[in-house]
Amino acid sequence: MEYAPRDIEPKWQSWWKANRTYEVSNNSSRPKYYILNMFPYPSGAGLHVGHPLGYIASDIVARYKRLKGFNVLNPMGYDSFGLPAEQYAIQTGIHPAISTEQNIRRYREQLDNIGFSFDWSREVRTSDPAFYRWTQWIFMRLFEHYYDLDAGKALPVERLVSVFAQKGNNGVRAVCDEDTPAFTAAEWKAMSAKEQQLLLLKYRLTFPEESFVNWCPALGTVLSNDEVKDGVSERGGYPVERKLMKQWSMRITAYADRLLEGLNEIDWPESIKEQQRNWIGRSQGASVRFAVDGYPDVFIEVFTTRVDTIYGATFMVLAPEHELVTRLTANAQRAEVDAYVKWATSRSEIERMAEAKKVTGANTGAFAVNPFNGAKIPIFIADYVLAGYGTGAVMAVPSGDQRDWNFATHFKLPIVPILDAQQDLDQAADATKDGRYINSGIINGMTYEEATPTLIRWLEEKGLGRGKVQYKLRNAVFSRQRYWGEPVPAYWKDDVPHLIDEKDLPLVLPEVDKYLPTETGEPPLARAEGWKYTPAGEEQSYEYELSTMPGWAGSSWYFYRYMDPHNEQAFCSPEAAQYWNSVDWYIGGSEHAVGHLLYSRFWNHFLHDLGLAPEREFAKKLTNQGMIQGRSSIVYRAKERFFEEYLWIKVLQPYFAEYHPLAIPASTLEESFTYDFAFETNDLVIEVVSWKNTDKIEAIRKSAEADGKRLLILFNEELADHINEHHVTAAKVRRALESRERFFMSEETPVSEQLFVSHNLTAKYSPDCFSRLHVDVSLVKDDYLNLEKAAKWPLLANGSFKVDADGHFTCSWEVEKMSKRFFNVVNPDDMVAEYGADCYRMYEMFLGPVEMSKPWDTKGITGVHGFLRRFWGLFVGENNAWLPNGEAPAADELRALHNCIKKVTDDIERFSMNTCVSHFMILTNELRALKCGKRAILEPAVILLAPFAPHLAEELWRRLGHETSVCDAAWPALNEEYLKTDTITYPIQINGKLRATIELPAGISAADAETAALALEQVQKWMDGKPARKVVFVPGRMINVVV
RNA sequence: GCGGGAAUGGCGGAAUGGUAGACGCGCUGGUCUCAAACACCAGUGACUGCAAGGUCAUGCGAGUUCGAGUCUCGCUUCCCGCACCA
Repeated sequence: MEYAPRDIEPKWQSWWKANRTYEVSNNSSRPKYYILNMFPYPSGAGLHVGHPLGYIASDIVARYKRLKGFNVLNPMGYDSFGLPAEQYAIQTGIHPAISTEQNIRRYREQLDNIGFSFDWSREVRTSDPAFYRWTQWIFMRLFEHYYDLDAGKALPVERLVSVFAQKGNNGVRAVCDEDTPAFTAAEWKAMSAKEQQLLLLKYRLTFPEESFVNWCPALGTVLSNDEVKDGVSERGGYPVERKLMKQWSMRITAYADRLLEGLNEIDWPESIKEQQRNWIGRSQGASVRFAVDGYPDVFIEVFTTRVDTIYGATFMVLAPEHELVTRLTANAQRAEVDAYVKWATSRSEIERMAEAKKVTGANTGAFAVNPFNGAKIPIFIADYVLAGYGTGAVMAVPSGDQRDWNFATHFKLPIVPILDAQQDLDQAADATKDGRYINSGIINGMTYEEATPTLIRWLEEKGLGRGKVQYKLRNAVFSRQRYWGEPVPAYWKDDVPHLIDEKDLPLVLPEVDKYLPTETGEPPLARAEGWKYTPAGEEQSYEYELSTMPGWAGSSWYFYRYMDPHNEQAFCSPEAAQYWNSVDWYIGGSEHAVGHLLYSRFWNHFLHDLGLAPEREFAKKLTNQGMIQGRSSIVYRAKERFFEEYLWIKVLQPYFAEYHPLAIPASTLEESFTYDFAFETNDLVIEVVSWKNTDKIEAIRKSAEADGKRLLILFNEELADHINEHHVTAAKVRRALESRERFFMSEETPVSEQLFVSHNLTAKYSPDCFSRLHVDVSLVKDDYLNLEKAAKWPLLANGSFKVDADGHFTCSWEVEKMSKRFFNVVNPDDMVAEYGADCYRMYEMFLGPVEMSKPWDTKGITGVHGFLRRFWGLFVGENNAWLPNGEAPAADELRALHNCIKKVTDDIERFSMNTCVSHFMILTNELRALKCGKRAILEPAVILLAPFAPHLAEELWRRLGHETSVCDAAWPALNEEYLKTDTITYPIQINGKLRATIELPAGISAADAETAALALEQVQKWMDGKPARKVVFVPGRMINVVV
């Protein structure tokens, strides 16, 4: 019987389901292993072949670990809150819960097709109230905690309240807002309850604050920076503006140092760690207060990472938005400064980026005083200084900073060297820290290492500055003015936010009539009628917080819910959390490098502080799967310019016979690379010209008139339009020939059919001749367009096709993101239907390393399919004969098997699935060559293959007579003894170049190997009579003779 | 500008300092077939040679080493992320 995946696969899929093969228990004597994929957002487009790449690789690891004796948690769920469902709801009125449910059902069908070992009894959905009650619960805990710097962890706000009552906030080392005032216990007690609450908000780990956000009026919502691309919303491309709104914020900055340190203890890709480090952006430096000449009460604080360069500061630059700009500007400079501020603030981010190299700025006319030497330095404003980073003011050191150097050069400001190692300061800044200081007062002659602490000590003694750590990391805005997200479990009473009672969780998303913001700009939840909270013991009801949580809320902790998915008492029981501990291996795309992966770490650190998460870091190991890109097919549509060839043959050639041309194009038309050409008879000139070439037309007209000839101008754009109706053109040419006048073919341009040209024919024409059109990849096979199918495809339907000499129509191709709009989406269902799930799984692995991005290309799939058939053929012969027999295996058969065991085991551990597939191919080829039908070899081979091709393995395993699933077999043990051979073929190098090989006994000594090697005639020849200076013998590897 | 990664036949890729190109695709030849497809067998980096063989080959240039695709330094190109971060 032939290998028939279509029969085998559905059979075992339903068996696994019926027998709950993939359900996993929290009680097991086996060691645990938790492997996790980033859960998908269930989009309406369904899965494409790129999505399952990581799922397949991790499924292989999960199945392998299970065979190795682990209790494996391999769950899957859905990140099911999100903007697309909401947008769809706005368009259609369909509740997002309904469309999301449909999308999930489709995802599930597609996933089930592929034969994953997910434990679906643990499925989670972030939009399920039973799930998001715990997202809300964690939010409440964040609200109730602050970050205590002495304890180095989050502590309850109640503790803070009692400390304040005892001694005020003096001496309290806690992370809080920059503008938190100092107060005594007495002052605290004198505050009203509301004042106290407002003050505590400055400490809470989540809190509402007025902040600038990316407000998108068209979507009626706030977007994250990630969601804004080039000044417009990523989705929909609507304009985005900066707007001050009251937003919930997460005090992630409290954890900046811990998030940085934690990176050292996890096995994550260096690129991700580096991105997180950059995102957190810790820089150590100093803050320095500069006095302002003539303003005794004004100080400008700057942050610098190079305080050692302070004697080289020859000017100061403020951000245009800096609060002191108006006050400090001298009257003489007022007009210039105002103009610059106005100009700078009106510029968009894009413009600022595009003109990054251009130096702009304005002089305020004021002077700052360098605290070290009293030097008066001019104060400028410039938009290269950002208001949002540091203090919005910098001391400019042109000798050490290139941007300052550019500015100084442009405005002719002095450039003072400060280190003797600085070079070529007339060419560029030199940021070196080498050498010794010059022109630098108290640090003259010192090195960098000595100078910095000296300066900071001086500043701290004088109270003019201090050592300071600055982060790029901002607190994370947590509110979204959207419907389809978790409601925030808080209500507003007297302008102060309060948490709802825990027993009222989950706070369920209310029904609304429309999913849009209200006319007054309030979030969609404002539409919910009677949606108010009545606290226990109160008569009055209060308005809930109307914004919802962002997409990353649910995904920041979901990995705990899989551990204990049905628990109604806790987000995860302590026992379950203790047992599963943390994710052993996390797999997903690198696009989440600083979003999801940073927020999850933050929440996990917080949950760890509360004793709810066993580990500080939630995922020990992370691997990024590459993106599978689409391979788009493209056809060329003739446009604007015309084929001379076509014009010649179909239209003009017939007239040449009658009109005896005097001049024809210099080159033969087929070879022509130009588009304008002409021919001339006794009394007629025909010119074919480009559309806009008016100068040329005028010149032709004049010369034709001078010669007394009639002129026919043909615009090749119009000819292109007439390409399939050449009789129209021909009629015009005839009319022109019969007429006595100049003739422009310009009136009536009927919309015509289009001409598509085989890619192979396009090479000799300029790309301008064509527009490129994406066509559906399902119409194309091996780059040949299926013309029958194409004729039915809307965008090609009325076209005519110019094919190659062999009758094929070739398409060109391009690697692009897999996307509906490129018509390059390949659906896994189609692959599974054609080749089977096992083949699809293995082929996707065989494409290349999982981590690498690569275009989807099915060219090689027949190789994998052939392999599976041959593997099957080792077991099932002609007429369904069962081949495995009980004979004892021979040494070479055992060697082949154990070689495969060794390599596959190693390669799964290092996630090298593509080489695993080739090891299986090698084993199969070897066993076929040996005509091996021995059960002792074939049965372990089935187990090895089971993680990759579970259906095929299950079928063969049962045919071998087993009652239980191959999933519960034991991974074959490697016996190194079988790998040993009696002799080894050694390569012999002379001076590192391969010159000969020699067969030597396996256990040979270095001396014997050397003797044997030197005795070889080939070796002697290459040594050319010279003595061997040295012989390197690497046992089992090679021999190198150095002469 | 900063950070990360990559570069190997016609193609995807293999090689964790030790015979570069495993495995697969494609291609060429052969067997089978009336024929095609499938299947099977053999060959397949380039140059050179009747052959044995030789020479050259892992983006470019140096270096370390008995030995470098692999390590180090310097370049080039491409991809990803961040981007005027003081």
